Amino acid sequence: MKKPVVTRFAPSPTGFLHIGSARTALFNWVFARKHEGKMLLRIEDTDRVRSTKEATQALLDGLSWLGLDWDDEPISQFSRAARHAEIAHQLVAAGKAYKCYCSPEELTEMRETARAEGRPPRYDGRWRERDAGQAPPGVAPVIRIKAPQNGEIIVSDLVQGNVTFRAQNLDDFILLRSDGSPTYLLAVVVDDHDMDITHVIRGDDHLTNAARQSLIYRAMGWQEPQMAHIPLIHGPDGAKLSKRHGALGVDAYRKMGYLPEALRNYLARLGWAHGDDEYFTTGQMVEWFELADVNKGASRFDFVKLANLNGRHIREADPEYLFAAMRDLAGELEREHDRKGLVAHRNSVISALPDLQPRAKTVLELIDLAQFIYATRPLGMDEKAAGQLNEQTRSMISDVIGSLERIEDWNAENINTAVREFAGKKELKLGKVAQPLRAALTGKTVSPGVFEVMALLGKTESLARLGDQAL
RNA sequence: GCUCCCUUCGUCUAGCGGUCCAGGACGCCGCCCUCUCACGGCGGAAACACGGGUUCGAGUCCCGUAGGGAGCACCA
Repeated sequence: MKKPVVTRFAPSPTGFLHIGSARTALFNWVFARKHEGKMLLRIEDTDRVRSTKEATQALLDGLSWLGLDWDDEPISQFSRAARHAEIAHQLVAAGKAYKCYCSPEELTEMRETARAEGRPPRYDGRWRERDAGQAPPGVAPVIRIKAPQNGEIIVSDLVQGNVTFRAQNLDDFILLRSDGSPTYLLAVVVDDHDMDITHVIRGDDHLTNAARQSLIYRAMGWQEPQMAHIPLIHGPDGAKLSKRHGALGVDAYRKMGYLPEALRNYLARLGWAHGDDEYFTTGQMVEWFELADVNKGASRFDFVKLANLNGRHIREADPEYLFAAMRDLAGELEREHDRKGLVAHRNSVISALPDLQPRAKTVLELIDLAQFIYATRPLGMDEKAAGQLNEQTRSMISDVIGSLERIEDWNAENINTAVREFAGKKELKLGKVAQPLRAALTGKTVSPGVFEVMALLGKTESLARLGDQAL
């Protein structure tokens, strides 16, 4: 019987869920779901200064919004410090690790001479075989692993393939600091082991750590989990993702009006492909996902493509769902006028949405497009709309009102017929009539079809808005 | 500097030795639809980093060069 898959997402609480971490979380989640396993959450909160309760909560909120749920209770790495230390001491007792009494000054000196001689800066193992009896008085030691001095360490990685490191390039790194706290390398291994993690899926910035961590597994005689180091995301200029390009928290994407399903879709497409499929649901993603199909190279973050994908998800989305997203976003952005307008005209907005959806790439744009519905008379005109209205078009509007008033069954089709008849009689192209009407009805030059707009607004409101601009 | 990884249109990618004068998507350009803007449809420009091998045959395998990235802490 195969062991059930257990993955983990192990972020440090920096105050928000970074977009790159979000993708790592997504891959862990998809993989676990695909194999009907678990995704555990471990908060790497050993840095006590940064690890506030709020920062952790922000992380959980980000995951929840993205729709990535986790199994069991999140584990605090810090809370396991005693267990980490226990393992370090066990390793010393077993002769697989040792105490080192070097002072920070000695280490700095070691690094500097190594660098000067063109060697990699690494610890020279001077306490490796020395007796503890020679320890200088009053110095608290660190515990270092006794790393093999020759041979190869092969990290067999589901994404990167077999990556070989020469043992001589790895030094006796520290497991336990002189204050008794564990280093990251130790903590991760012990936690992953204790949590029964079967697959470690993380950013490839950890690839060299994998070799070091492998040493700890060996020393303990523990079975190593499967490794999968996924490539990082770069900014549009190919450099590391920075604040300037897209290294934002997922909350920032929410505020820009992206849908979580679109973000999942886009993030998955960055470095992973299933043939030529570009647009897919999360269910398909779970069905199709294979670590073997993850690319090795980093990819650049492209907002334009994200927007395109978001537009497609908006087009396919259910109006009720989108309405909720619009209302919530208006609330979050403290756009009270929009929030109230949306809520007050809920039904009109929902029935207008099928006309709005193909025109929007973000939820923000959806809100802007819906504004004409709850705009109050007399409507404000944007610059271009104002340009549509002059003496001539205003008097035309009053003529149109006459034709429209006679419509008994107020629907788009009848309005269409009436306006076309009017244009025909006046020998005007439809556009010459429709554009000024649009301006008067919506205050903008861009909107769904004017007939649909009038049908949506109702006869009374439509005629009143037209009347406001008529001469 | 050292270690490791990467390199197909501007970008994301398909390609797993012949079916590739390299396919899709975004973006861009043109046309169509059309009351505006979108959506949609049709068409177009646009790439195997370079140099050596291996092979009957290389985008696909190997080596080198160049370029890019990541990692080298008593950080995580």
